[in-house]
Amino acid sequence: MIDRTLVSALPIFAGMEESALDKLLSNAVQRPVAKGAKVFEQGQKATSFYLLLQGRLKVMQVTAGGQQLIVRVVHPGDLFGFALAIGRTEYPGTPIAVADSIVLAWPMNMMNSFLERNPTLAINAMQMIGQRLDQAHNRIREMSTQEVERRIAHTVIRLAQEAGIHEGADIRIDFPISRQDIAEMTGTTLHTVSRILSNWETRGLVKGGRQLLLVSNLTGLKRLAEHED
Amino acid sequence: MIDRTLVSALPIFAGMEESALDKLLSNAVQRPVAKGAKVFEQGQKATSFYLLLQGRLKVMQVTAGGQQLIVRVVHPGDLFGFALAIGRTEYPGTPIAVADSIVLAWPMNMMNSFLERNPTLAINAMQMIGQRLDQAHNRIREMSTQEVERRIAHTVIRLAQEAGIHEGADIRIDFPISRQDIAEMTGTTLHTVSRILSNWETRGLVKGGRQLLLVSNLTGLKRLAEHED
DNA sequence: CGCTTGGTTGATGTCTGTCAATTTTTGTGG
DNA sequence: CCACAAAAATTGACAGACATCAACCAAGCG
Repeated sequence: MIDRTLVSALPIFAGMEESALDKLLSNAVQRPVAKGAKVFEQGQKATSFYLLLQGRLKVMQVTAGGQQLIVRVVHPGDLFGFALAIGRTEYPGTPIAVADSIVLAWPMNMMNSFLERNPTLAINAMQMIGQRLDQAHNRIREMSTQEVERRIAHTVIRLAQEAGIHEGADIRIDFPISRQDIAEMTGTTLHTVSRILSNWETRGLVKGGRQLLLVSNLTGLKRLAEHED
Repeated sequence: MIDRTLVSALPIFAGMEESALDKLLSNAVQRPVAKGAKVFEQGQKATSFYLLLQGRLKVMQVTAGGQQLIVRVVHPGDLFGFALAIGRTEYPGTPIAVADSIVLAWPMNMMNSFLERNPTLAINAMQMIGQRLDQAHNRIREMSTQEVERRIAHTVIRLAQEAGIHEGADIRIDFPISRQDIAEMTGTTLHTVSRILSNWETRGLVKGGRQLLLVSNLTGLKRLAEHED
């Protein structure tokens, strides 16, 4: 049995009664996922849905043409793999642990019955998905109106806010992330990402390294991202 | 009072009891929207949410830099303007009627109470938003991996499926749509759209015109959209 | 200490956005 | 009902941002 206090503060469970939350947790299974391992694979029948307790995941998709892209990064406290909630029976992507992680899993068929019995949970879930929709629209807007450099700037800022820890004067992205990863998040190539990050480094905006990214000048980066030059 | 039979078949109300649906409808206000008129404007406080009964809307967004894009096309039976469901207090976009339309409006504050009392409705709403999320992800994938011609092909195919009516051997997009509109849906310029559609016309795939689009060869278009050349 | 993975950087080509000019269609007011 | 203006579409010329191709370097790791 998972301790309620571990999860009761999460937005998705906000406003739920303790007994209901306990009931929910009693049906969850805890599972460690080693760095580099997949939680499930794109195209598999969706049998469970998940909550990330600890660690970090990236959700990948491969297109029919074999190209890869990163749909999103899953942070602790995020739900993922709730295919049925969006009317699908198969998982649309593959979550891969980029750091040693722990996930909570529920059988998918529990979802509907639980949502029906807990309207608060249903509303929370709807809002969470809604926020994701909003983020997706932002990304679409960025991709259709902004050139690569600003898209990368936005992505790096987002990462700094969602997964940044202060390290001296810098903000460090708290998981291993490659140029290729950033390219797959912004819809460009690792070459272009590398060039732009190198340029930023000479300008003192960021510090780079192997699977490493530090933001040195967040406001400068924001100016670059927002400003209509 | 709006007649229940007009809306009871809509997916969003699937599984709802008649009495609950009647109660819901008794709080709705019907409102005609003339072609070219806006239902509400981006940035306004979200006071109502809507259902499109008849006609067609395009939802526009303007970026900080003044660029426009079309977030989506609203077809009869679709909900729109449910900002609160996604945790916002202002409308994120502006719906404009591209044909004379009729909408149903509810006060936004009714939403939560109604969802709490109708778990089925909450689940339906969640799934609907989820499907939209899925569509948004598809669009992101297209934008990051495909060149303009294939993106336009996908968009035209989608329009033909969602708003196409057969007209002889052709499929006609059933509302006035300009090259500019298509450009704003695909993240390109009207010039590029014009060039590509002209080319398609010489190849017998589509027929064009002023605010007009007919698909002559859907399978050919699909081959163009799917095929890895 | 070689191999593998990730990163950098240069050269080149091309897609597609920008600028510009022209035509076609539609709507409106005299 | 015609003339004129406004809106939509077409097409060409040109440039620039990025992808692609290619070679080389650095850093973990067995």
